[in-house]
Amino acid sequence: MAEKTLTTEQTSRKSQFAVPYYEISYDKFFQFGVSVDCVVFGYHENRLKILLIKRGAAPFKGMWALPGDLVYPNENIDVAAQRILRDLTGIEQLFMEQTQVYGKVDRHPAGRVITTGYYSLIDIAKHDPHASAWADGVYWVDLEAIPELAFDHGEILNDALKVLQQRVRHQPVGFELLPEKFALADLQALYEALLNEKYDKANFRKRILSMNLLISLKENQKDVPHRPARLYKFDKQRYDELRAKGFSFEL
Amino acid sequence: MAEKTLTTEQTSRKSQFAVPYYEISYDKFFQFGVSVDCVVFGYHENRLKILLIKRGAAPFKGMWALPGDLVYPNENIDVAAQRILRDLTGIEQLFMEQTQVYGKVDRHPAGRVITTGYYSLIDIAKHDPHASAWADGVYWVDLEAIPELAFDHGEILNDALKVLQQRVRHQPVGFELLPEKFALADLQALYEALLNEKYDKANFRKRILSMNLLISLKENQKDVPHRPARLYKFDKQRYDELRAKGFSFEL
DNA sequence: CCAAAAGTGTTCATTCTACACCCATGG
DNA sequence: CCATGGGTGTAGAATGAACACTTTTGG
Repeated sequence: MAEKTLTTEQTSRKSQFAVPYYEISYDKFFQFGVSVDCVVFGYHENRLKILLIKRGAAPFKGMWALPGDLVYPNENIDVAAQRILRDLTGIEQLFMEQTQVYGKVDRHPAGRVITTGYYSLIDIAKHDPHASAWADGVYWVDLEAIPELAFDHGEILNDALKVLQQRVRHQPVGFELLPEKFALADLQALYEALLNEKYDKANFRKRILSMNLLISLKENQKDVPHRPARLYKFDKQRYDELRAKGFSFEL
Repeated sequence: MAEKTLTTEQTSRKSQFAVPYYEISYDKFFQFGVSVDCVVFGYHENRLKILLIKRGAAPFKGMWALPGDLVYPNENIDVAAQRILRDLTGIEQLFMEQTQVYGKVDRHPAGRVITTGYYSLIDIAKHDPHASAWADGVYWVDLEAIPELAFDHGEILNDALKVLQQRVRHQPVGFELLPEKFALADLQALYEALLNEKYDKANFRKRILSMNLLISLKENQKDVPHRPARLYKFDKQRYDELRAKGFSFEL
């Protein structure tokens, strides 16, 4: 097995940037396609939703899938991830985080493509997704009603959901899903939807408020048929300060 | 920008598995090299150590680096990760987990190579690493004394350390670093080394033992110049049972 | 004045923290 | 019998769960 002597950092003589370090041909190593697939979570009326596309091209034409695209050889992969979501949602700076890499040989029926899963959280009310060149259509699909997905996208989605549930317990990511100004009951409902649990109202507010991560606005809900709730916003600055001191958000 | 119409799942006509779905050439997308880099943590005499190699080939010849290798076009990436560590340590089934993908365009001086970071935990006493075709040498390096590393390996290492610290709080991964039989004081020292903290002996044992994840062996330490400690082992079976019921390990 | 949800206070149980103390072994 | 670390008990503080209660709005 002569190839065993290759190390990560040796290279192809043919790649775009190639430098011929050795006389052996490394071309065969440089045949991978790289893609990004995005799991975009949105939240609306107490339901967690996912952004799915209807595929407009083979393979799996007509099937539901996650929005994703091949990465250009001269494009950073996190830039590619941002590009995909910008095309779909029009948002420029989006919270996006990797979940993991999917690198099985046979995951793509038409070639060796490894993909990186990203997840993202957005406030549905703020952004109206529009099908671009991408696909026949883009839709918010309720988490409870996810259809069968193309490729290994079902697995990617499940993994992203697990990561989200994990993260939301230990980091204040949940605020990304809410409008900037929200009531404590909204926040509670969001957590209950994300984690499939029920919390006591009084205890929930005490926990959250005791962290001092919310700024109480001098503004209330409007047009509700009951006592209007006080609105809050997330104090990102304070969170960054606290975290620098070793504070860790829990539940 | 005609390329905008490509989707993730369209493909190269030239790749090994190619099927010509379109008349456009996608070859340029299939030029990536894919590699795996491993951050192997070991623990010995209260010190956390990392397995590093001394590079035997350009680029960065003679420099310290993480063990890593290119993935074969017909090889799953997690298999590649296992292969690399098997070559270095001789261990077959190793606990390995992804940290993240590094996909910057210029991260590799000689071509477009995206790499996946993996981290792994092993009991140093159990395995003696040997330099294979890999490198001029393989060494355990104290975490406090990590030299400058080739490529972006410094970043990969730092990220892996953060992931480890995160994981060790919420999942019982720490046991992988200890011998099968260990004393509670060993476990405490491990956690203190991993997290840079100090715990009260009495409270630490109460917390750990109350989880019922340790099996108390009928065996004590030998040849210590003080009262010998009771030895324990991790009850993986019980942990799996508990986790299935929604139990979550904390600290 | 009623419904509905916002918002608060109190009690009791549980868990956490600090610290003092006893125990077993080798030298 | 002493030094060394193993191992345990307890009191008080802090936190968390349950639940009843008051408040404010629209209709």
